[in-house]
Amino acid sequence: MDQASPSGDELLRVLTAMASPHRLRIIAALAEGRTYVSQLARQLQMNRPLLYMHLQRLEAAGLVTGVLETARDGSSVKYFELVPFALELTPEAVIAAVRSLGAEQAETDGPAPGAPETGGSRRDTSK
Amino acid sequence: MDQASPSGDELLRVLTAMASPHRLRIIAALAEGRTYVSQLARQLQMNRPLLYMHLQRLEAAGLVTGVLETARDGSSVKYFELVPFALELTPEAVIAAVRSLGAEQAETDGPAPGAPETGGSRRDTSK
DNA sequence: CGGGGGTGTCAGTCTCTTCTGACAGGGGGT
DNA sequence: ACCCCCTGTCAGAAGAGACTGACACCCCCG
Repeated sequence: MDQASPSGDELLRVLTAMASPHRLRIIAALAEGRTYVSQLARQLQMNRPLLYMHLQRLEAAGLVTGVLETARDGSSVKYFELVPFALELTPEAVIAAVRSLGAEQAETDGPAPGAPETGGSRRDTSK
Repeated sequence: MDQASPSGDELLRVLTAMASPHRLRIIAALAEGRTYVSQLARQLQMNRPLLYMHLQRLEAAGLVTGVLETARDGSSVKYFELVPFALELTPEAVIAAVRSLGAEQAETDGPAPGAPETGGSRRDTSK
């Protein structure tokens, strides 16, 4: 179910999601089986609200899924589970991703007609 | 040249390096051929010092390399080149990486005897 | 000699993320 | 009743990162 070539924004979301030691640890912990929030908080020794935030970020990136299971005894427990993923990080993948990156995109090689000075190397032409 | 299984910190550095739209764009631009800083700054329409910072980050992650080439006419131009990379992002890779992550690491499943309360959910036990 | 292009670096903002403590609840055992 | 374990959310402090303008210097061409 993994997307072979995610959109630029998609890839970016996944990357920012993984770019954190805490979140990597969460993924690793979750890879060994599903757990619920408080339990995981104890395992990783981190604040629950904090863990919550990280989990949401991971979920937004589609790396984990959380379901609120209401046990037969009525107590609610939110179990988180790892979504198996496998994406290959290569220059080609990046190129493809950049193509569909949010908002405007700079040309690879263009004169950029109306574009003003980009560099800051001018001594003081205008001033 | 690609390391099959980078250390935790290594992977983390690469991930944080890629987790930026600007840096992705830089990689994409650099994938089409080497360029020097000012040139690239014009292409991507960004400030040179800013681009510089991003390039350094990418270089620190080992994704690009920069060489200061002194042309025959004496002018110095710093060319940046993309280092071909290919790393697979999977739960297993993350597990392996977390194992060798900097500093302390939380156990996957331990009672943590002397560990105090982690969550902040207590109503007001102490107060 | 005055542009014009290039590199390198710095101090300062400014915005986003991370992190904490506290609060709101829901439900169950003793 | 009290105590325990769980979820969900929030305001605000603290920190890291992104970004800017200006400055230092180099060399060549007219």
